[in-house]
Amino acid sequence: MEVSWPENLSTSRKMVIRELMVGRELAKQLQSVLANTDGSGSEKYLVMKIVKSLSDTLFILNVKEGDEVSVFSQIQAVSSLDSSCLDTGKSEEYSQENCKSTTTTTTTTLPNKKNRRGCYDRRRTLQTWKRDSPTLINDGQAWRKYGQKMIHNAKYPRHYFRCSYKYDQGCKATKLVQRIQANPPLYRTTYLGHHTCKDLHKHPELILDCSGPEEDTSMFISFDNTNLSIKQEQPFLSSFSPIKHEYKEEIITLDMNLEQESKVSSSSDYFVSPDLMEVVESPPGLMTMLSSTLESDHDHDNEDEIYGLMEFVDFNLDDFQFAS
DNA sequence: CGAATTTGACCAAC
DNA sequence: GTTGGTCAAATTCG
Repeated sequence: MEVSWPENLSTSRKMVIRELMVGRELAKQLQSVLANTDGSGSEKYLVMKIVKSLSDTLFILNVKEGDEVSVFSQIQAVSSLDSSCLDTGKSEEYSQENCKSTTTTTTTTLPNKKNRRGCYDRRRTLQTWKRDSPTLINDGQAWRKYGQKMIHNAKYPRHYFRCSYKYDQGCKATKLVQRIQANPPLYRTTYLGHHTCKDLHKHPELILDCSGPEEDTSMFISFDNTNLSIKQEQPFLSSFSPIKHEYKEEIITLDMNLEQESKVSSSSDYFVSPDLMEVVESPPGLMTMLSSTLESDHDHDNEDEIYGLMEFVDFNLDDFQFAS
C-alpha cells in the first residue's frame, strides 16, 4: 500500500501533523493543569474543545502507513479485520479504501440471527480502531472474555472480549487482543464499536456518554494521576473497584495465556515494561516521547512500536483521570 | 453456588 | 474448503 502523496506535500503534511500533535499535547497538559484547579468549568470546557478539535483534525488527516509520523490508529468503519494486519504488521493502517460499503447490516444482533450459534457478519460496519502497547492496558471498561482463537499465520492466539454489560445494557462494544511481538512484548487491541453502557460503578462524573466516536480522541486523561497509580505495585489496577476486578481478571488470564504463548518473558514484563515505565515516569516525557517518536528514523518495520507509544499518549483514558 | 473463563462447535464470509 | 467471530456447555474460581 503506497501513499500517493507528492513528496513535497508529504513533507509539509508531516510538518502540519507534527505541529498539530505538539499543539494537542500542549493542550492536554494545560488540561491536566486545569483539572487540578477549582476553576469554573468553562476554561476546562474550552481546553477540552481545543484538544478535541486538534484530535479531530489529526483524525481527518488520517496518517497512513508510509508516513513516519503515523500515529493514529483510529479507523473508521473498517469493513473487516484483516488478520494479516495483526499478524505481520505489514499493513498497519486500515485505510479508508477498506471501508467499502457493504450491504450487510450490522451484525451480531440481528433478531433473526440471534438464536443461531455462530451467526454473524464478518464484515462489520461498526467503527473500529486499534491500539498497540508494550503492556496490557486498562481502558477502564469492564470486559468479559468470550473466546480465544489461533489465527492463521499468527504466532499468538487472539483473545475476544465483549462488554460486561452486553446483556444488561445491550452494549455492543467488543475488543480483540492479540500479542503481535514477543520481544519486546507488544500487544494489539482492536476495539469494535463504542460502549453504549453506563458503568454505574464508576465515579458519577465518570459517567460519560461514550456512544459517539469523537470522545475517543477527545476525552482527556491526566497522565499525572495515571502515573501515580501506575507506579504502584499494581499498575492500572489501583483505582477502580468493580472494573478493577474485572480487568484484573483479564490481565491475569490473558497474561497466563500469553505466558504460554511465549516462554521468553516473565509475566511481570506484561505489567510494567521498561518501555512503559519510561513513558509513565516522566510526565514531561510525554513531549519527549512525542518528539523522539516523530524524529525517529525508524523504518516502517518498527511502526508497531511507534504506534504503541503514540497510542499510549493518545489513549482514551477518560476513566483514568479520576484515578488519584 | 454464582460468576467468569475455557474451549470446541457452529456457521457466514471469503 | 478455509478462516475468523461468536456461542454455549463444561470447567474453574472465589
